[in-house]
Amino acid sequence: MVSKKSDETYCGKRLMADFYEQDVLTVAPSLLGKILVVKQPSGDVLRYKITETEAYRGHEDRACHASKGKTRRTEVMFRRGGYVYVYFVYGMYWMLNVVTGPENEPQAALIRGIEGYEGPGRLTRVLGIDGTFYGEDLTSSKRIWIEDNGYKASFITSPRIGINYAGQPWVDMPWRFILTA
DNA sequence: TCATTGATTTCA
DNA sequence: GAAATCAATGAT
Repeated sequence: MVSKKSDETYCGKRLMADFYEQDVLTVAPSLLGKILVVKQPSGDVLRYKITETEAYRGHEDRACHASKGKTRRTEVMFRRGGYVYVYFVYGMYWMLNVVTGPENEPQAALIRGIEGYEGPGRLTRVLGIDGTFYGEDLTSSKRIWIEDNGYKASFITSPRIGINYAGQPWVDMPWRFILTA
């Protein structure tokens, strides 16, 4: 056993590229129960269990920002899974997404809730996540990553929130995943 | 239910 | 340039 302790994580397994490169409809529900780890500028390390996610899937999904093509804002979604996609909405809130799937397959899982802080805008505020996290690599970043603690999650699904503009059939796709136990 | 808030996108 | 849009929250 290695007892060396540094700022690297050693308790729990950091999720690597092979996890994120799966389809978003596999990754999004799999993220439930995983531990989101964010290191603060102060040096504190915050750990929260992920409780709610949503899947945004590729150019066909009209609710996905990348469905209209690659722009500076959505560019990171076209990379391989494992990068962080952060964007700003309603003039106040940062949204935290995890890019999934292979390269040139724009997909992302929106982290909608963590234990104790339900709501995508609330969790980023608590964790101190802002635009500087755009493009961070979850497989190598020193300040944000996700760990697997072996927890087996059960969950329910429902339609996604706040995407009525996307129209059918996307409005009713049950691509929101909520941890139940 | 409505005010807040500003980057992105769309229309000229 | 200007106007409309928006994966939200919290106060009323």
